[in-house]
Amino acid sequence: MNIKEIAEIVGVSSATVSRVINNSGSVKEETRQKVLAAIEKYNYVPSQVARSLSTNDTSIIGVIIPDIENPFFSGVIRGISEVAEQNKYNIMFFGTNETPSIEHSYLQIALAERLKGVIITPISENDKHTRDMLIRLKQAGVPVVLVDRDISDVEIDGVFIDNKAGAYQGVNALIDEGHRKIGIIKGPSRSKPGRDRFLGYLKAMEDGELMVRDEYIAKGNFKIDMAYERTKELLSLDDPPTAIFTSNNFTTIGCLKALTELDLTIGKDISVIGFDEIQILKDIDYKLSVIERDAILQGREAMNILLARLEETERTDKYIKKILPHRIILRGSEKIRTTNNI
Amino acid sequence: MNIKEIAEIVGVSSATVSRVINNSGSVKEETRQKVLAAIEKYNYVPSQVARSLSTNDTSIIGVIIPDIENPFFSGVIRGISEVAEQNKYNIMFFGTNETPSIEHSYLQIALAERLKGVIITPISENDKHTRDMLIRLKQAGVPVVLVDRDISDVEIDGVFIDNKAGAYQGVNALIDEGHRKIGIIKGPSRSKPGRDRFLGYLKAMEDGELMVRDEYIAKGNFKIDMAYERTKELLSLDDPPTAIFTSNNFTTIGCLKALTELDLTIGKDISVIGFDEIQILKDIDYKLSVIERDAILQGREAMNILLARLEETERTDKYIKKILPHRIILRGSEKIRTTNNI
DNA sequence: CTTACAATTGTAAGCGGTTACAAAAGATAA
DNA sequence: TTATCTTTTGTAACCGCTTACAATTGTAAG
Repeated sequence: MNIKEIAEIVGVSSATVSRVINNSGSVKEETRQKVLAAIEKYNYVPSQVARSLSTNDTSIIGVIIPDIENPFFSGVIRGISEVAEQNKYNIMFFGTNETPSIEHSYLQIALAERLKGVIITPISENDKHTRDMLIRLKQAGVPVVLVDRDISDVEIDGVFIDNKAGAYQGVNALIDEGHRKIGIIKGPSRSKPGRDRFLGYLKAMEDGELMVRDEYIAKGNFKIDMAYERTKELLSLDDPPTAIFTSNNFTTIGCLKALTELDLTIGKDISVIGFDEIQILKDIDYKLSVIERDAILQGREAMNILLARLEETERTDKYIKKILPHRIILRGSEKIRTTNNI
Repeated sequence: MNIKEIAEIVGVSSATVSRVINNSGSVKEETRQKVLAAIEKYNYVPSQVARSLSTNDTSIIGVIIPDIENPFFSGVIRGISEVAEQNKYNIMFFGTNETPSIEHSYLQIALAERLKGVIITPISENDKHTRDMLIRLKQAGVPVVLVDRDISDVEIDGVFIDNKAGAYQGVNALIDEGHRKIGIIKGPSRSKPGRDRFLGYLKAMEDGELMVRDEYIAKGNFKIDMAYERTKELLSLDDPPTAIFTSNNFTTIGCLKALTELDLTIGKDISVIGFDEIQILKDIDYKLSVIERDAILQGREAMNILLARLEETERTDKYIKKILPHRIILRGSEKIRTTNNI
């Protein structure tokens, strides 16, 4: 069933049917009713794809995210989708699984699908291909908003937090507790948050006049398994750290898993502060200190920026890097009670 | 930049350009190269929307899910998106947030967007509007696959688990530990899993020759807050239950939150078995007994069924209700050590 | 050098809508 | 009644691609 068939049935032209569908132009009330009746009767649903082609406009925005299983990102998507729903936009979802080639092909698809806008957490800060594609999108008039991970050398809107400051506060809290041997499970250094959080660690160490020891710096990839292994390695050092800073929620979980296995209690045998709140642990009063931020808000804000871009008539050159708040929540895991280790 | 412009630049017809893009028909190698060069040079990306209109075919499948923040559903989406990616399908994501009217409008959009298929976890088992829309989709040749929640009176493929059996096992494990006063935080009864899990509870109680007490049956909605409140209510009864069965992951969390607040330890002061594994608790060796199932697998299987439907030439009438395995994992929280209560 | 057939390319009609413009029909005022 | 303005409706081009069919060119055999 298409518009022409409906038109024929009612005995009008397709232009008239189009008018009643879109509430545009003027249509006699009687005609309108007849058309609506036919649409209803035949369950006619206008093709959005034909419409898109004709108007050269879609209502679909692309959301490109590394890992939907990470609660932070599902929160972001939740925020995006709330605002999108309220504004009649639909979401095309892409999960890159931290794989650059997949990210690239999704960006290509965004171009091909003529998406209205793109919200992306890019895998890497310096991926040339990704950067080029994002520029092409912008040039094609498709606004792009970064979430959580910034990209260098390019003028793109985004919403982030101050990762360096957050990590600094976390590590600093450990130092305040008297720790001098502080390890870190890093995130991937190709990502801005991974690097910035590490920089925050370094800065805090420096300000605390503590030596940064290479063997205390564990390379991670924001994944549970890797953090688990690295933690075990850190603790099997001859002179292991007394405190560990973990770079994101999954890293924290992997770390806690290892500690649990080694029968070490946080806040007692060893100290831990992690980036990202872990909701369930809070609910069961598991005393983990964290750097917390609002994922849903971050998603909402990203979508709001996108909406603003879509509404602006003339392209403003000023681009927005919005920094959302974070806060440190100390629950005791930054402390330590063993006397022989510190 | 469109196909005609490329054609002009190269000095061929748009048909020829189309042929090289699609690797269809035959094109002289020399021509092909010239066309490819122009495409490359001008960064031409064929419009997927024009293509869709022309071929009357898209590669977009709709995924309609209640709550992306629930790890079970993000797992499902992960599974779907993996298989989709491998098969060159894209995902249009819709989060209903358990709101029927939103679900309805999303189904309408699925129709309008001419989606290739739909995977949905419907909010309710008996929503007439939703059922009608799903039937319309099927009639329009759009395969539909249900995930996790079945719908009554309609022949639609789906992948589920045996909720009743799962709940039965859980409650039964509690009974085996000697519990006679077992409460349940129900899920929403409009949903099949909510009802089935409750039925499993009833059956286990019946088989255990235990009295089902109304005040032990707490209505829930699969949300944390509600479960939290209900748990507190259960425990403030004059004769509170000694064990609680919780109907899904969020329900379990809400329950644990209340227990924590009341300073009750599971496996000691009170017993709990919950539906759904909670990964992080497992990692930190928090002894929670659960009914576990594989969310990613469920997503993969749903997408596989959809793919099969899309590939079948003639419409088979046999529809598939796939039941995936679940298993009970006892970690001690089904036990109780207080002597005065049981 | 034809002829016959295969390979290559072009023409033009869709796909299902929207919309500028023109035409027709009504309404109002003189 | 006529002229004028408004409202309603229709015509047809267009959005950017695909594809059936026709036309052209190339090639090998006769």
